[in-house]
Amino acid sequence: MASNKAPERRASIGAQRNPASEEAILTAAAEILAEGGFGAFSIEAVARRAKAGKPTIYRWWPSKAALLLDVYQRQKTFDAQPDTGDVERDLAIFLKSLLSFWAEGPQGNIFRSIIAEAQSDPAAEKALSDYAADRRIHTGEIIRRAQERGQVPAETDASLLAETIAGFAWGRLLTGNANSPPEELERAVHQMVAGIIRP
Amino acid sequence: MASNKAPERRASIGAQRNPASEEAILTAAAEILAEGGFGAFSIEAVARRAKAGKPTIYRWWPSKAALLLDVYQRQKTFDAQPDTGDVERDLAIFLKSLLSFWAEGPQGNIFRSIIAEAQSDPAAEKALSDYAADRRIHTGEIIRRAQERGQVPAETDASLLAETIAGFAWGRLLTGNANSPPEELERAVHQMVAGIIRP
Amino acid sequence: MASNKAPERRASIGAQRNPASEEAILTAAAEILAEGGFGAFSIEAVARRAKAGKPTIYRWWPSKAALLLDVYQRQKTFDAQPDTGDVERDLAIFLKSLLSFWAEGPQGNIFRSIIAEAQSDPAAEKALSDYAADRRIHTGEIIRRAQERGQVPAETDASLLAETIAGFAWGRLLTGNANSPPEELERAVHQMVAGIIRP
Amino acid sequence: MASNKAPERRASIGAQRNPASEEAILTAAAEILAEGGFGAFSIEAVARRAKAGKPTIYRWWPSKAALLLDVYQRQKTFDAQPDTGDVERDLAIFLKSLLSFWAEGPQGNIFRSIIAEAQSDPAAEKALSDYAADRRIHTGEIIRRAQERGQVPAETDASLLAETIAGFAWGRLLTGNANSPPEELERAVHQMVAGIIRP
DNA sequence: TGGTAATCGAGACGGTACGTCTGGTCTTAGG
DNA sequence: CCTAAGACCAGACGTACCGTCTCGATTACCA
Repeated sequence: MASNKAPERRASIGAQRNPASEEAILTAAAEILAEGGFGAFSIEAVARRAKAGKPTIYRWWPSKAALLLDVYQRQKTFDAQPDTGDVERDLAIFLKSLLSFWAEGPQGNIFRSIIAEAQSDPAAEKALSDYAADRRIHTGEIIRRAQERGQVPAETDASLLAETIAGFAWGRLLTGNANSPPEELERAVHQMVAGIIRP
Repeated sequence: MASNKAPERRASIGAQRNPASEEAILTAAAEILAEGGFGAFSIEAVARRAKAGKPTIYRWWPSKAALLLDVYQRQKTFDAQPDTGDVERDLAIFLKSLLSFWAEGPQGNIFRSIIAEAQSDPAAEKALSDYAADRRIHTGEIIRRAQERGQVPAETDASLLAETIAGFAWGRLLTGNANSPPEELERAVHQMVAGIIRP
Repeated sequence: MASNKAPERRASIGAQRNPASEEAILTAAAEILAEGGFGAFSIEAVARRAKAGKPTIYRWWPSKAALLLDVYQRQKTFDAQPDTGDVERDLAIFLKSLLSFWAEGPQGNIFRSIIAEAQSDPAAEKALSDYAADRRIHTGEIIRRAQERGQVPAETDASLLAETIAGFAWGRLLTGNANSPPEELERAVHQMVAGIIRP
Repeated sequence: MASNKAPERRASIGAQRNPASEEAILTAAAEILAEGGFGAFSIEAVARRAKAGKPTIYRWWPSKAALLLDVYQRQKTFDAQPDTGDVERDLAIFLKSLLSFWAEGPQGNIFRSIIAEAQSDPAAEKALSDYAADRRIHTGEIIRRAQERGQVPAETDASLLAETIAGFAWGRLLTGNANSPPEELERAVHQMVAGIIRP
C-alpha cells in the first residue's frame, strides 16, 4: 500500500513517540492483514516489515488486540448514514454498504481478526463489546430518525434492531460470506422491518 | 508372562483406530476448552492431558479446527425444537435456550473457539459455514411449522429469519454477552417477528 | 539392485521365517545405505521399501546395528589375500584394494554406518570390535607368510601391524577420504614396513 | 519496581551474545556426553539441562556437529609435545597420553560422538577432516624435530606417520578399547618406527 | 483332517526429538 | 527517555522415527 523503501534507519527523535514509527507499524500491520489474514498476523511479522523493534510495538500497544483495533479504526472510513426518508431502504443500504465495505477492502479481514482475537483475549473482548455498542448507537440513528418522522413507533428498541442487523452482517463475514447478493440482503432487511406475522 | 510395568498405557489395538484414544483425546480437549478457553487450547496440551502422542491426534484430526468441531458436535446436545403453537413464543424459547446453553456449559467457549479458528483457517471456515447452514435448516423448521399452520405467509424466507436469529446469538456470544436477560431476548424476537413498521 | 516389482503380497509361509522377506529387507537396507548413507537409514524406511512390517524386521534383527552388520557381511566380497612373495607389496595391494572397495561400492557407506552406530550402541560396539579382531587375524596372514619366508622376524607382532594398517584405512574412510591416491598409500605402507629410523 | 518473579532466569544482555548462556550450554552438553554418551545427546536435552531455549542453541551452533566440536575443543587440554630427544620415545608418550586422555575424561566420549556425527552430516565430516589435518601437523612436529636432529631422514613423510599413529588411536577408541596396556602401545610405536623388515 | 502356532503385512499406539516460529521481556548503544 | 536491534527463555508447531502392540490372513506342523 504505502511504499516503504526507506533505506535509512529510523532513529529515536528524543524522549517522545516517533510518529514515523507509529505510521510504519500501523501500515505494516494493515498490509499483513490485507495480504495474509489473521493467520499471518504476528507482532514479529509486523516488527519485521515495519523495521521496528518489538519493544517499540509493545510500548505503544499493550496487546495484539490493541494494535488490531488501532489498525481498524485508522482504516475505517465506513460511515454510511443513508437518509432516503424510508427506514427500510435506509437500513438495506446500510447493510449492503457494510458488507461490500468488508468484502472489497482489507477492512473485512481486519475486523474478522479483531473478533477472533477477542475470543481469547479478555481485553480485546471488552474493546470489541464497547466498539459494537458504539456502532449500535450510530446505526440506531437511522431508526430514530424514522421514529421522529413517525414511520416507526416510539416504543421500538432502535438499539436492538441495530444489533440484529449487525449480527446478521457479522454472521456473513465470519463464515466467509461477506460477498452476498444484494437482493438477499434486501429481503433480510424487509423481513426484519415488516415482520413475518400474517396480518 | 506379559510384564506389567505400565498397566495404564493405552496401546494399539491393531491397524485400526483405537476408540479409547479417541475418547480420551476428545474428553481432554473439551476439558481444556472448558477450563482455559481457546487461549489454553493447543495440540500439545491436549496430547499431554489425554496421555496421547501428538501424531495420534494429527493422524485423525488434520487440524486444530477439525478437533474443535468434533469436540463441539460430541458435546452438543442442544436440540430445542419448541412447538407451542405460536411462532414467536417458539423462537423466543429457542433463542433463550441457545444462549443459556452457551452461557452455562463449556459449549459456549468451544463454539467461540471454532469461530475464532475459522478466521485464520480456510478449512475451519468452510466447516463452520456448512455447519451454520445445517443449523439454519434445523431452526427453520420452527418457522415452517408456522407456515403450515397458516400463522406465517408461505413466501417468508424461513432460512433468512433463522440466520437473523442465529446472527443475533453469535453477536452476544462473541462479545461475551451470552448471559442476557430473557426479557431482552423476547423483545428482540418480538421485533423480528412483528416488524417495526407502524401499521 | 535386485528388481523387486512383485505386485503380490508376501504373505506368511507358515510358522517359519520367510526367506523372501529376509531377502527383501536386506536388499532394501543395502539400497538405502548406498543411496542416502547412514542419515537416510531407518527401520521405517527399510520396512517401507521392502514392503515389510516393522515387527518382521524387529523379529529377526534386534537392533539397527544387527541389521547393518548383516547387510555388510552379505555384501562383502572383499577378500584380498595377495601373495607376491614381498610383504610390502602384499600389504600395499591390500590397503589399496580395501580403500577402493570402500570408495567404489556401497560397502564403504555401510561400514561407516556400522562404526557410527557402534558409538552409541554397546552391542554394536562389541560386534564391531569382534569383527575387527577377526579381520586382524585374516590380514595378519600376509605377515605370517612373510615370517615363514624369513622376510620378517618371528618376534614381529603381526596382529599389531594389521591393526595399524586397518586404523589407517578407517581414518581415511571416516573423514571421507577413502578415495586416496595409490602412491600415497604405497608410501604409507613403505614407512610402516621399513621404519623411519636412520640406519 | 522491577518485579522479581523469576530471579534465576538468564535474560538477554542486549543485542549481543550472552556468554553466560554459551557457558551454560557448553557445560550442559559436555555433561550429557560424559554421562550418557552420544545416544543421550540431543539438542532438546542440552536446552533442558542448560535451561536455555532451543533457538538460542540453533542461533549459535547451526548443527549438532558444530556444538560437539565446540564442546570438544573447549575441553581439550591435551597438548602433549614430548621432547625427550628420542623420536620413538616421544611418539610412544604421545600415543599413550592420547589414549589415556580419551579413556579417563569425557573427551573420549565426545570425540567418538563427533566421528559418529560425521558419518551422516557432511559438514561434520568436513570439520572432522580439517581438524584431523590440523592435528597431523601438530603431531608431525615431533617427527620434524627428529629430522632436524638427524635421527630421521629428511625424506620421511612426517604427516603420514602422524596419520598412522592417529589412525591406530582412533581404531582403539572407536571399538571401545581406548584403555590399552602401555606396553602394547609401545610395541606398536616401535614397529612403526623401526620397521619390520629384517635388516 | 482339523486345530494350533508361528509367520506375514499393515498400521495404530505413546513417545522423543527434530528444527522453526512466535510470544513477551530485557539490555544495549545511539540520538 | 525514546529508538532500532536483537538476544533471552519458553513452549507450540507439525513431522519423522522409535520400539511395541494387535489385527486378520496365511500356512506348516502335529495330533
